[in-house]
Amino acid sequence: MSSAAICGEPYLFHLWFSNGIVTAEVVNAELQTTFAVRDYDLAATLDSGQAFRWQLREGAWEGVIGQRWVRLHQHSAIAAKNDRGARGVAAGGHRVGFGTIEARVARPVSDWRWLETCLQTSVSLPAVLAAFPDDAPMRAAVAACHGLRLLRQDPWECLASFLCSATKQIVQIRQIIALLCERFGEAVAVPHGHMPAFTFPAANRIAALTEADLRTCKLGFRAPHVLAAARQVVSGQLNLDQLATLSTEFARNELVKLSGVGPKIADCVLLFAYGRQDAFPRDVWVNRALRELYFPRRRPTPARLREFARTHFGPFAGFAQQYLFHYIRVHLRPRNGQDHRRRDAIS
DNA sequence: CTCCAGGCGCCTT
DNA sequence: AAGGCGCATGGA
Repeated sequence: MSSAAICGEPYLFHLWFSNGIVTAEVVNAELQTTFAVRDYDLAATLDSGQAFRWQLREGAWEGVIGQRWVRLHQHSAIAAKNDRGARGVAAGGHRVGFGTIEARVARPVSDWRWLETCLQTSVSLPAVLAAFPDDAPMRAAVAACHGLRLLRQDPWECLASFLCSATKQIVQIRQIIALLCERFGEAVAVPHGHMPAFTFPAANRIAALTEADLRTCKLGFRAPHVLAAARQVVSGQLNLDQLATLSTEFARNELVKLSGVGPKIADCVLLFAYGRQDAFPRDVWVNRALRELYFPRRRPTPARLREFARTHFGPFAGFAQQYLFHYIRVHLRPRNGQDHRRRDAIS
């Protein structure tokens, strides 16, 4: 039996050749779909250090989710008019609150929930922002990064990725993960003529490698951590599915048992993969944001800073953390001369 | 050359 | 509890 597919709009026709009989069925599978979104800044979201595999190419964001290659393109009414890309800013400086995200894949799909889940397009941002503390730093961060969202990522990919993140710049993390995928992931279907794309290597694939294999991907001292985590997942000693059933505190306790996973990486996984929005990863940037924005020239003790982070930001603390991270990293503190992204606050 | 990068683990006060 | 240091690697 063989099959051929002819893509039309909006339906896909599958032709089946079997025992000399040709049958055709119309299935509701498509190569593309459109999400209507409000308060969604796709570029900021995909480029805010929570995921490391999205690449901007010819105005669209390309990535791999699970086994699927995806290209995303955001349209907003204002952006189309003044060519400011997906991050439209209306006259007067207010970001447009609506628009669409067009998604294209390489093989037809009939169910787009996987993408809706990843992008969290059903989340109402105003409800989240309304729960943020009403103070000057949060207002500034929200004004500067309006539309920034949290993604929902695969737990294994998220855990392995952040195990690679220790003492690395984001560009370096991206490079390490790209190497891991090229060398040890599986090729996925891409549009004709497109450069190849790969899955993130599954835990059982990594578990079968050696530390030296991983070091060829420039993991350095992180290699044994990634290897050990993969082997614990394969052995069942770490059950990533079961973590979803635990309280945030218990799940965190399980994660920090892993070599190379401390409170920061554990909270990244809890926030970005398990949707625990009370998790509040504190890295050097967020600590800097907390000190400079909330304790200017006051030098809080680490215990005080920890207590503040734990109590100040409310039920969506993790969301607030992402705003602070993106705000101080992109809008307040360019780190080197080639990064001229500093701009005045949106007035 | 130096210093630092979405940390962690282990050591010492 | 708080601070120091090594760990690979690459870029400024």
